[in-house]
Amino acid sequence: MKYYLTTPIYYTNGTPHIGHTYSTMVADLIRRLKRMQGYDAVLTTGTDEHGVNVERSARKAGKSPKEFCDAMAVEWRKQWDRLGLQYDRFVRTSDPKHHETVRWLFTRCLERGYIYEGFYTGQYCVSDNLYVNDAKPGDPCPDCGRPTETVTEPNYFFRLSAFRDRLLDLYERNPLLIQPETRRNEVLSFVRGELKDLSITRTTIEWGIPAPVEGKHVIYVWFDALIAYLSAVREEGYWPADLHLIGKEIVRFHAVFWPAFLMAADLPLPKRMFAHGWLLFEQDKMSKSRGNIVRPEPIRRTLGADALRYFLLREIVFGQDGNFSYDALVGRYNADLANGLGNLVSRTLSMLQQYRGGAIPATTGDPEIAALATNTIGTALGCFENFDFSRGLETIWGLLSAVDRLIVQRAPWKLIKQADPDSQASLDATLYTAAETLRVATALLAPVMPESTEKIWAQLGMTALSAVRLDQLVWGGLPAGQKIAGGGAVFPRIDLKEVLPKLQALEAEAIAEQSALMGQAAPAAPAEAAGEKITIEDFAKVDLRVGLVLSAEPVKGADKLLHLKVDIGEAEPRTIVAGIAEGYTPEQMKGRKVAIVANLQPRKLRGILSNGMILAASVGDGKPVLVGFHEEIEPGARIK
RNA sequence: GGCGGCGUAGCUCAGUUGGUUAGAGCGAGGGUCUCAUAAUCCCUAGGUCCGCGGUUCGAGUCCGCGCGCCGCCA
Repeated sequence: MKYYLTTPIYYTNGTPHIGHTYSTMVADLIRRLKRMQGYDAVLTTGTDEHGVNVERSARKAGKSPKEFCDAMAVEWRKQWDRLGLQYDRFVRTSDPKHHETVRWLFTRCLERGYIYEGFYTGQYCVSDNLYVNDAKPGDPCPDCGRPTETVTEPNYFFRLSAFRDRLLDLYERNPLLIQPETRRNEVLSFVRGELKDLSITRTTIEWGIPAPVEGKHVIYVWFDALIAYLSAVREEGYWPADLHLIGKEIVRFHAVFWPAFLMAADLPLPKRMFAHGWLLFEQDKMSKSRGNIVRPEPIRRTLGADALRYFLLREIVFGQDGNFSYDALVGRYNADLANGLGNLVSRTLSMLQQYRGGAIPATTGDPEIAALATNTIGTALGCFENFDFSRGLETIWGLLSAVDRLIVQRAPWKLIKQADPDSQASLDATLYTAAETLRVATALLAPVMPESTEKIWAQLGMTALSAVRLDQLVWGGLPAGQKIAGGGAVFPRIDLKEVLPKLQALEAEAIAEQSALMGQAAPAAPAEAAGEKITIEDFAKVDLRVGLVLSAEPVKGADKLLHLKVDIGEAEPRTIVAGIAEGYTPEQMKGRKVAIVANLQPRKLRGILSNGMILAASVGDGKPVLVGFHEEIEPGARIK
């Protein structure tokens, strides 16, 4: 039985961060799971390389788009390999084979009357590769806020409007096609409205797939990219996909456009797609501008890839947004992996070694735990099948903790001192129960934590974990007399205070690497690196001044920003855009004395050049509290 | 503005078709054992289940209104 699944085809405008890693880790997990259930599971990932953004980034890096993408593709593969993420096909949208498939599919749609020629004039967001409906010239993109560009060009259009009923019918017949439910509802309400035809070619770009028509038409990046799922396996019989794993921001492309393209070409449709949520960093959206993008490599090098996998799957309900923080990551690690699973392994192996010479006793184990384990196998696999990973893991930990309880109850360290046969039998049963539970749990966890489970498996004296068939996993498989191998702690406890500086140093390294690849200067390391001391000279570089707010007004389209004019004793008042609107109204700001960083590099915010920064404390809920003065003070006075 | 979702212990969340004293994990406090990674195990949470009104013998669980968050669309 084949099982074909895909990750998104990642846009190569940067290197992988933890969000991309999340998608790919889950895909890797499902691939491993399906293989351990006897499926011929094939995973496609890859890079989406066309479009204006890549063209621009390449130029900035002083490379041709092709050279730039070659380097990027190498980088993406390298990162996945380092993280132990396995895939079967890595498709690049610049591959000739992919080009051929796209042109073939385009032609099929054209011949069947679903692509036609027309003219398009509208607002286009270069950054998102999206047309903005009903926008006027100069309007900002509703997604990213950057200004849209007016485009008029001859285009080929895809007749999306013709598929409304067929799509609704498709959703109706396949309730599990789009998951989770909330995404499905969004899609339904979108399609129930009016579907407009899609412009699917450009004449203004160079870097893309030439459309198989007269003239200089290049195929629109989304039409191109989706087809990568097909072109990766076209001749091999794996299509249609059993599962597209995607992020919630690309649901529409996958749930509406993609099936329509395939129907237009009369090709089989994907069976299921699951949209996961976003990872927030300590409640905030991760973004380049906030500088809070978390990268996987520092985590891998400190806690290991498995710790990250476990955390993401256990802590976050798959499909919902989730919070990422180092605190939570280390907390989970210590509580569940070190104190939980890891400790149970050590105490079990140690007792087997000391009390039974390292051999598995010949017995059957505790019937209650055996029943619970049998139950757990079914429940956990059922949860995994429904992508309910957090609950599946919770169930497995329920079993582990039952064994911890059993051990305390039976107290093997007391039984060993009793010579009577009952005590000895009880000791055997307890040790067997613990070891057999570990065998079962380790097998179930193998897809989730491939590296660590391999170690535990070996410590239990077994081999070939990945060959275990989970669909045949039953209690009692541990052979009597098997010699355990033992070994060191699989999940040593971690002290957040020790690890955090390491993580931050590695973060800085990762950012520098990414910048080098992108051909950009590395951003200055943030001065706030925890606990790091600065010299008085460092501090003297900051020109802090007293400022008097002359005027304040809201910034259109930004609910956190205020546009201020501030007198700091210079000839002209400074223009400063400050993110304090959640804590202060414009009225409250007028006439107020504030502390200003006067020599900060000017920066454009929402189209306004901000020349300086206002100091404010930021507390848990994010509302700013301004630094102020209790005594009279003249604007322009230096603060030091 | 339209549609949809959410608001439960300090934190993250469960709460089935409305039914006895509203639950779990983590954190915190106390205790215990010693096989184990200062781990395990046991005890401890008195929470207006966002607010108000309604249906009902009975509502966190259904209905209406309001407040606050969020998503999709316009």
